[in-house]
Amino acid sequence: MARISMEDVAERAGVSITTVSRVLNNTNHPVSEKTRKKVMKVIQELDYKPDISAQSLRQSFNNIIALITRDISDPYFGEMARGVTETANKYGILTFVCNTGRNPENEIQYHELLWQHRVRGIILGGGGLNLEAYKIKLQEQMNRYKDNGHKIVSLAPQGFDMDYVMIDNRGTGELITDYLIARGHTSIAYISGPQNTYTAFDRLEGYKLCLKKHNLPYDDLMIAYSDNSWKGGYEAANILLDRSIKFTGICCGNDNLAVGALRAFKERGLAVPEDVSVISIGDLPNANYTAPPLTTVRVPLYEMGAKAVNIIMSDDTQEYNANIIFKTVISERQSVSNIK
Amino acid sequence: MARISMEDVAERAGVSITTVSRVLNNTNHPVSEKTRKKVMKVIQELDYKPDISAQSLRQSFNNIIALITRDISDPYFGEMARGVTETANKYGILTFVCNTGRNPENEIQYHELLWQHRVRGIILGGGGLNLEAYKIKLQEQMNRYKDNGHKIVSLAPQGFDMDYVMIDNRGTGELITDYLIARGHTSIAYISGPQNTYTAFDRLEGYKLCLKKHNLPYDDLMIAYSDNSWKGGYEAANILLDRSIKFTGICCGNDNLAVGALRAFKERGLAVPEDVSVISIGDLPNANYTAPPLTTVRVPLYEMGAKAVNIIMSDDTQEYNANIIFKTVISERQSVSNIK
DNA sequence: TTGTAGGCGTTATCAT
DNA sequence: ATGATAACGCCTACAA
Repeated sequence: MARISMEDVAERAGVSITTVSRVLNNTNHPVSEKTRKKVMKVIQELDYKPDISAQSLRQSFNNIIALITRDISDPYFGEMARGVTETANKYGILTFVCNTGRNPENEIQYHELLWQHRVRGIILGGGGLNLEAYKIKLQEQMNRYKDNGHKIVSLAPQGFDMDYVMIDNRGTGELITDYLIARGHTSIAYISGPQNTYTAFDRLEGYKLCLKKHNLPYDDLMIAYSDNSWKGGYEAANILLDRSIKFTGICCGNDNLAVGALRAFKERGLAVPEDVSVISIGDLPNANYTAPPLTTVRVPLYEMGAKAVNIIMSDDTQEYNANIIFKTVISERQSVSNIK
Repeated sequence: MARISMEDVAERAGVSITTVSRVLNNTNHPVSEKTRKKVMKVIQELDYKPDISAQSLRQSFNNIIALITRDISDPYFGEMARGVTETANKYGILTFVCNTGRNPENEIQYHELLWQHRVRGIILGGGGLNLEAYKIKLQEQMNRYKDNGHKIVSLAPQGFDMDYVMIDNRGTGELITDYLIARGHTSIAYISGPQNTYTAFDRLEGYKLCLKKHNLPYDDLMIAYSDNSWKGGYEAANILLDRSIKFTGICCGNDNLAVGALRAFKERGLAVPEDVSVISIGDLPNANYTAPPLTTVRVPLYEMGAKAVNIIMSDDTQEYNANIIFKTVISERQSVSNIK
């Protein structure tokens, strides 16, 4: 059962390949109903499917999009990937998932490869890194894509101007801080992701802003930095607990950090939310299954991924150029208490 | 900055495109050191990269592999995807992640698309479904691929003969049951994934076998079925607790189910492991961050994914035909107690 | 050691 | 309404 081409179809239907192409692509060019039916029938019989390599060689774009993730085993990117791949599938297009393992060099390399593949569009899953050399190189790549009509959409701030579908990270940092303050907390610690990522930076900025707004003192000792992992959250929480500070509430830059912190608190004999309230950002599916269930901000990762695909597939330049911010809302569960 | 082709390179270097191709692909065909250097230099200057669509049209395979997952937001598939994509990247090839959302029709559709893309190999991430129509269709696709020299590797049992990299699911089901029995448990419940998936079926078989081996009675009421989600585990645990049965230990077909069960037990005021011991299969990264940390079997998903890619990329037919079983080992943590 | 030419499977332009 | 033909960019006999 070898591969069959248009030629096979044409031959069997007794028409030219041109005609086959025409019925297949539903072009304006007129084709008699009779031949159309005949060709369709043969296509069915032979189970013919056009070869995509040939198509994209001829046209100059592909029916492929790419999603760049930092760690696809992290449910954060997983949820995003689900939104992207499932939406792409609706358009009949396939998705390259490019996992960088948080290595900027890998990311640049991926862009070279994607360029070679002439992918139709690229979705940047992770937030930008504030490293000058990396940013310059990345921007170069972005421009090359754009100049050739490929579309790029980011799902997190990159530190330079481009099209995006995001949440308001700073605003969300404010939101969670405000939530604790509104419940009587005045000593609030913070576990942040890496400060060279814009996402983590912006969220922490929101926290700082919120304290200032409420005339609460800001203290560097109340902040611990880590990567975005469970382990990182666990370690950061321990660092905070080892410092000579007191806090009744803690904001975590994302759910993973909160999960790690939860374990640290438990080990130290601190009850959540009785002794310390925990709030974070993410609302990943398992936030419902921590002990206690986590109060956290829902980030519509699936919808963001889906939207990015829609933008890439849309011919509407206006929509493309629109920068989109998704609203965030707190999912109230049981990790925050009211103190009086 | 338009796309540049071999022709551009050839022209600028003052040679034919054949020569360019030869230096690029390092063929046996002799090329003088001088021209080689000259061509290389121009390639650098122009930053030329071969067009992959053209390459794969000419050759009859691609530098693309595909991974079929059921739910990419589930860390189980996430970890697998990480192994696959990162290993693929080492070979300089890209990975389509095809998420079926557990819909068999989607899976079949994906195979059509992958066929059109002439992907070099396909990795079946999820276990087979025991549905006759689906199995027949799938096998048809598999044969088409094979007949055309594409490679297919499965990471879970499919219910028919094919190349695979797996764990021994039945053996692992036995392993966890044995573990509880060895610690004095004689009333052991079981939460299983869907019975029409071979993976879940085999694991449960292992449990049954193990009971028989130890002359322990088997009781249908001790089994609850669900999907493989947190929610499913939560619900299944509640169902078991509502029945008129007693158990001191419970085996969960996978980590997600265990996480859900943990929450159900907590809500019902049952302490783990004091009142009920929990063991499962998976050892996903967050098994360390449940309360209490989960005793569970490590399934080397990353390594399995990596191995599958190596097999696909290998020219060694022998290795290809070898069916590979990875060993599983229990990660002992704190969710199982010894009862006397 | 280098180059010429044909073809991979499409689509699009131009005739008929 | 239909068809011949030239690309798209690359690889590879076959010639020179």
